Amino acid sequence: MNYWLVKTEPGNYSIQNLEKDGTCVWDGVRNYQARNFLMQMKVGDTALIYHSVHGKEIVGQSLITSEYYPDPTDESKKFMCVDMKFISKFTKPYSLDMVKTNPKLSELRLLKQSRLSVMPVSQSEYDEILKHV
DNA sequence: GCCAACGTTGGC
DNA sequence: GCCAACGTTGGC
Repeated sequence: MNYWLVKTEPGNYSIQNLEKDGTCVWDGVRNYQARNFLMQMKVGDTALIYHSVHGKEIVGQSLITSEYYPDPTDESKKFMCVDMKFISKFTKPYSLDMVKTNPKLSELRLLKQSRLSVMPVSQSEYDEILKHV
């Protein structure tokens, strides 16, 4: 069981969209490091959903429901996607500012690699975030 | 294989 | 809207 954080621009696809859809294909990743993390995802893992640009907060979580497979939106056939299912939308989103000021979250890759869109999160970090949402 | 040029992301 | 950071592309 592993924990992840995935980023999305809510103008493109938001937690509200995922809540309404129930499930989605997490496609569109076009970065090798992010792809490599996607390829490590297993069915049953959970992912925090982060709204970048407009929001800058962790807004909910999803359940990974498939292993990786070729991203149908990628004509080069180099990139992968996974399926995921809505779990919850947080009543109190966990903001980027809260991440920055919480010493327990100082190692989150979100802070160090601001452009990485799929990243692993440790269980203790995941639990720390869930305590406050 | 290096690296300059370029494009994109995302915080501010 | 700006721009720093960073990933990718392509000429050499």
